Amino acid sequence: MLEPRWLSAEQQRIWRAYLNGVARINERLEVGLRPFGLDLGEYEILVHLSESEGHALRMSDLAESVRQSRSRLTHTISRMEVKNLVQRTACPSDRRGVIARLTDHGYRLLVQAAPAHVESVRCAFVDRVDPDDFEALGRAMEAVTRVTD
Amino acid sequence: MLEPRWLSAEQQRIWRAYLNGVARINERLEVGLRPFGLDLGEYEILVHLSESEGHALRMSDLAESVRQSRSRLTHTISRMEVKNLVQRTACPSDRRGVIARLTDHGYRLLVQAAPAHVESVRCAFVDRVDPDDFEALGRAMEAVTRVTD
DNA sequence: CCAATAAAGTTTACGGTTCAACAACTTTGG
DNA sequence: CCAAAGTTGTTGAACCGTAAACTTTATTGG
Repeated sequence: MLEPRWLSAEQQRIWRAYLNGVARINERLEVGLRPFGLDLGEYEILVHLSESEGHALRMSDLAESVRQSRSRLTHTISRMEVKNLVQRTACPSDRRGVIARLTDHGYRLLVQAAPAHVESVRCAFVDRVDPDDFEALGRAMEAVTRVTD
Repeated sequence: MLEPRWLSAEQQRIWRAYLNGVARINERLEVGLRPFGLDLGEYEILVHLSESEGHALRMSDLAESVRQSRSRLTHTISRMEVKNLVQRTACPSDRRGVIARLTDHGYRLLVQAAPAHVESVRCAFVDRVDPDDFEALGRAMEAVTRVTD
């Protein structure tokens, strides 16, 4: 068994600041979306659909782009279908596939919620942080996401 | 209604990198703790108890330090009590209070899990990021957490 | 001193997420 | 061409978190 490589005091401080910060940001964004009857997961689904051709995506592509499991997406989309935000269609090219499409109502809700949400993002995060630090954070997170598995 | 202050393309890129990065980090940490039968929430409870006098804390203090609602903490601690990681005692100075204390078994599990967890934190996050960017990220997250409500 | 208010913790019900199993279809390679 | 393996999406059950109501005890201010 190798000797554990502990974090330095400084690294630990930053790690804990990260945990606290992420929690705070999330909390504020959820609160900001509540008046629209949405949570962050649903909001992201609306965004990714709205940015796709025909406001539609295959379930598995959508699942990947919003980082939800296929199962979770199935449940979430079912609920959103009940709320008439989204509609399911068979995929023409692959008979296993299902396509989720934004309804007009879903699109209008997104258009309505987006300004408030962006304001939340600014006010909880972007506007609080020094621009240089914000850019560094971006580089850091890109490094985290970069595939090196 | 004020004109919405949209994010610049650059800000949006960073914001999305942040969302992806946080998700990845979380995922990897959860996977790393699974072999010990713990999730991140339980792990943090163990850590905060282990750093307190007598390996014990009042429920409400613990709730605040791990950023869980009192209700959630009640549920989590109940489960951990069943697993014999933690024990509940009445608070001597305030009869409303309840004190959660680490059991020997809970402490030993933490000691056992900690090296693997720290390794996860390094390998999912710290070691992937340029040290200057990591420090900047710390400043950013401290700014996010700073009370300015 | 006491009534009103606040704080601590739990409980319950509900809703969302996870996990494993499954059905339907597609791809692969022998 | 076809059997085996892989993908896609769903299902149902178990599990976990949330929110509101509630109990018990402290605190406050009139």
